[in-house]
Amino acid sequence: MSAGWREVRAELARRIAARDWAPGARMPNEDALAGELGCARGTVNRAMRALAEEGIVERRRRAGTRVASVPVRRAVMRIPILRREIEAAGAAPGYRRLLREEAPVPAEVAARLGVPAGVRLLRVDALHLADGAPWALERRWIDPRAAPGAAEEPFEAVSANEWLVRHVPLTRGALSIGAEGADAADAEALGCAAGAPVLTLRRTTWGAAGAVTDVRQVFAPGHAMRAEI
Amino acid sequence: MSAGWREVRAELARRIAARDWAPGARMPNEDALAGELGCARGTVNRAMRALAEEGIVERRRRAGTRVASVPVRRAVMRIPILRREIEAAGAAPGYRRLLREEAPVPAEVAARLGVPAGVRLLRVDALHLADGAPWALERRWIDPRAAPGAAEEPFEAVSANEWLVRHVPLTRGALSIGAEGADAADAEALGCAAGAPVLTLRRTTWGAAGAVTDVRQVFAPGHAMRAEI
DNA sequence: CCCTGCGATATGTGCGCACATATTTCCGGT
DNA sequence: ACCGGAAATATGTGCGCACATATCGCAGGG
Repeated sequence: MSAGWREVRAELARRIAARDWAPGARMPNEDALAGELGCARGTVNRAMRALAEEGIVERRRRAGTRVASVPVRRAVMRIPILRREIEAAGAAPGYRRLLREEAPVPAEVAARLGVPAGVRLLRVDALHLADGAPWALERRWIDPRAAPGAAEEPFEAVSANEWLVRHVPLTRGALSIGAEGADAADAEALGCAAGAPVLTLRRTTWGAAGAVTDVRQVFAPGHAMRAEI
Repeated sequence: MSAGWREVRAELARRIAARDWAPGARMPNEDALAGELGCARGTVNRAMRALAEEGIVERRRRAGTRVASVPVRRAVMRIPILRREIEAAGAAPGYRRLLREEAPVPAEVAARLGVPAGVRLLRVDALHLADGAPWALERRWIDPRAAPGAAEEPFEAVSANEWLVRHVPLTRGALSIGAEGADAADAEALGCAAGAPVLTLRRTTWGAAGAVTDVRQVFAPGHAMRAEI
């Protein structure tokens, strides 16, 4: 009868799909299901936890497990460093640092990083290339106080992202993906028309010592991000 | 000494951050860590599994566990039905079905759905509104053979997505996010200028009986998708 | 020298038990 | 009727054991 938590999960998912338990309804408890399915409670627990992670059911102690009334699909998006992404696309990655300077942060970036506006941080602009063609332009601000060693790093050979990921333990990040018209600098770097619709990704990353970096990446026109559900 | 898998996970994450084990290096096996940390192997297993899900370590049977040499950040993006997303933004959701017809699928969509080009499927266009203002336009194709009941549903009151999520067990999905210039239909529906940069989301969803639906959602200019890492 | 098969090893998973923890429910006191 | 606390209950988690499974590496045969 029993045969692994994946099978239990599949059976429970099947019953939910078949409306054996209506959305919002409470499911039998772990003991009951274990008895019925002929496996240990731990196995049912594992299966239920998996369903909960997928957003198919909602669990609360003592309150039991309910079928989610409106399942929220969670898409997992892999965000590799750009070099890897370019390699994965079958192209030869290239990297060109365009700018490295210490400058006062704009208010908008300061707000995201949680530092006083106008404080002087490290700014690194760079272009990522695929087979020599522009792939993405990034404008990055780094707080050297939260990224020890960054102040001495030229970021000429390795991209800032790659350097940070290897040298600074990062704990948390927030990102937002939007569509913008390429501004003059974007257009020149990416070799497209000004105003062309481009995918932009803004990411702020924190380490143990607070916000480490804020970056705006602009991808060449036509680029799309993919994910699986 | 022992105190839960979360603590074990935190301790392992700390050591990785501190470079106790270099990126790419092999970590001690579960038995050894369990002995050292004074807990059961199962607890170490749980902690390691969590780290693996986060992309911090890579695990393979027999080969052991290694610190990821280039940690791949996985962003988990919640993709609620649009109505929920609009509610979460603090606006009153609205929905207007624009079109419902049976028509031959374009080749591009047919390819994604894995059906012969030109087969007649159900097409549903709709506009989602937030406080009465256009939020997103969706153009959807539904294969009624994989979505029993869809052929009889008018999709006038409930959005196709919401209906599908409630009535068809969906197993798998693929999505891609890009930036495009609004075409004439987009511009009219969203009330923006033609050519304005808009975020577009294409999603194909499969159920047990094959591809169920393919949708292109175009968001009003300025919209951004957010995620946490 | 190469190829194959077998054993060793690390992770994957199940089981039964126990206790922890969060909530709900209910009962008794005011 | 209201309120507070105790009891019941469902999930969360740990432990120790066992066996399953994948795969690395070595030994032996061709």
